[in-house]
Amino acid sequence: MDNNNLHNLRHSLAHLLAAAVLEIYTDAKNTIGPSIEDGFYYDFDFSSPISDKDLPKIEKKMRELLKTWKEFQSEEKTGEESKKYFSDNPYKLEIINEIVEKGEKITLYTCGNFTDLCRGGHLENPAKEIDSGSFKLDRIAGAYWRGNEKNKMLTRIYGLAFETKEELEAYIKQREEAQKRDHKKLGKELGLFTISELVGKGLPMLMPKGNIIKTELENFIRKEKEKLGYSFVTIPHIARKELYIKSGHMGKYDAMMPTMTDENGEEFVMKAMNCPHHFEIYNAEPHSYRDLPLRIAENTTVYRNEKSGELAGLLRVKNLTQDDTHHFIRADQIETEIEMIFGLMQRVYALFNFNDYKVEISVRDPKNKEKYFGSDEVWEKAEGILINSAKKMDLKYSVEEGEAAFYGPKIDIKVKDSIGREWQLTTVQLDFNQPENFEMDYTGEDGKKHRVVVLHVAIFGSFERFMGVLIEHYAGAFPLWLSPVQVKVIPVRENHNEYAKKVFELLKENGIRAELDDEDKNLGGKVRDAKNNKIPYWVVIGDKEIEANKITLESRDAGQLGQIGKEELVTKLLGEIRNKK
RNA sequence: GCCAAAGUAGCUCAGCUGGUAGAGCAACCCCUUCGUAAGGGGUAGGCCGUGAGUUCGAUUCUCACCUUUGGCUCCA
Repeated sequence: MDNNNLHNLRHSLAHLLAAAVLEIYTDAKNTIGPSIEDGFYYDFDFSSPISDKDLPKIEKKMRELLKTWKEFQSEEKTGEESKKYFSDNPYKLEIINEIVEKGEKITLYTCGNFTDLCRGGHLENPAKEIDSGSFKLDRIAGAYWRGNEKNKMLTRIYGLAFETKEELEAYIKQREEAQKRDHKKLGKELGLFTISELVGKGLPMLMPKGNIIKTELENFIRKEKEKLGYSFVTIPHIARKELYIKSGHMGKYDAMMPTMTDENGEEFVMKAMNCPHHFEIYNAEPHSYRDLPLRIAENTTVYRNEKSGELAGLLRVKNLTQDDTHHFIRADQIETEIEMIFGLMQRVYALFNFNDYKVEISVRDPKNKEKYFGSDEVWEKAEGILINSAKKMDLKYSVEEGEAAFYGPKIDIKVKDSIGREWQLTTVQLDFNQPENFEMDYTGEDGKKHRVVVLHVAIFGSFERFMGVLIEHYAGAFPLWLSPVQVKVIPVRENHNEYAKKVFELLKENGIRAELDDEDKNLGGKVRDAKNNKIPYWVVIGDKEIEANKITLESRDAGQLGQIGKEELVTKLLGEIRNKK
């Protein structure tokens, strides 16, 4: 069965779902129901709410009806005829009107006793072609009519569907496996972060082990950026509201920025972005063309009010620490600067073995130009530059209309989490407009003032989000250099504790993150703890090791490595840490 | 924000149709001194998410709120 057939199978099941629902809930209104990545869904307007407890009975009805679904028949109808047919279904009427407006054909598809407005794409004989064990109603969710939150909320029923029962079962199993690497679950098990109800939702706190990972990431990206000539700064986390009025953020993102008023009635805003502060740093002194590119960087936290229903562990939060940079450059430096940034990005991704990411170039929505600052000419030029750079670097990319920032187009990198949701990491935004708002100039070779061009760049995006993605990417088994505990020292019996402690202290002195497990437990239990905590190395110390004045080294990934000397151990670990193994 | 589900010990969970709660792991104490994924025994640990209501009596039923999880792009 090819992709098209799988699509037809899923789409046919969407019809079957609608038929089953309408049989059981006679006053429900069916709206739309496409096939999706792992199955299908259908949106309904129910007169009274249903819950996932109702799914089994709907599923049963589907299997019952399936036996009678022997043929899909299509019929072309006029607008009037079809409106008459769907006269009590306002959703279908709305769709029919749109089709009429576009001047397209209207077709009705019938199978069994169920007829639906549809453009086609079904199996010829569902009863024969669908294995009744190969689909399963999965979950229920709210979904706005046409995805617009101003519209009525409908009830969406999701189903999973594959060609065979075996494929369905394999998919469900794989999904369960993926959920085991959920960063929220692992974050708790490994003691990386916590969210307190009292502190507030969407405000995760990093515990000591999680903070080690964040610190390592921060140090790493700082060093990489310093090598490329970035200058690091520190800015306050609040600012007068006027700053954000000048930048244009206030008025567009008011709801997103927490505000406070001081005793004199002056309004302050918690920063939801760092650009205006960095612009004021740029403007604090005059610049020559010789100074450019000037790259201002900071790992700093921003605060954003998110819709409460959208918060998710570390991936979507109210406080996020960005590896933010602003590049102040001349117009003739744009392309080389972007190439440099992508070079950095690719080195970083390679280090983490991130091979599976998507590049999206976000441009203006051509139908809603008034949402953006700046002239058509500037926008077209900026968008063209980004697309050219992507082409030049041989990146596979897609163009997303309407996803640009209000001040300019951008390139975003997205990765998937363990259950397939996409999250933005790196962002590169080209900005010709904020330099105007903030009158950011440099003196050119000609002695005259020129406007700078600004690039807003974050490689990791947010450290919290990047950590969340990394936890799932590694399933909690971090490479040595990122591991909160790099090596565990395990004495076999109590009378080996003293020697073990010496080894432990030697490791600490050398800056290696070690733990000593001198508890009254048997060796099996201690090894089990080390493995459960996904610690990359542990050393075992017993009579044999003390006699040889060595240690036995074992690795999470490579198993038994045999006896080696203490100094040799330190040299080996330090070498691997330095090489970011 | 909206739709749905969930919230019982630090963690994972049990608790039938209302009679104020139990297990395993973790913690602590004692015994054990052990060579690669749990040695044995004991102790302590709970406002059953919060607040109201029904009831002689609520972890259990009703309502509200809080928090968590999944969904709200994929167009008949």
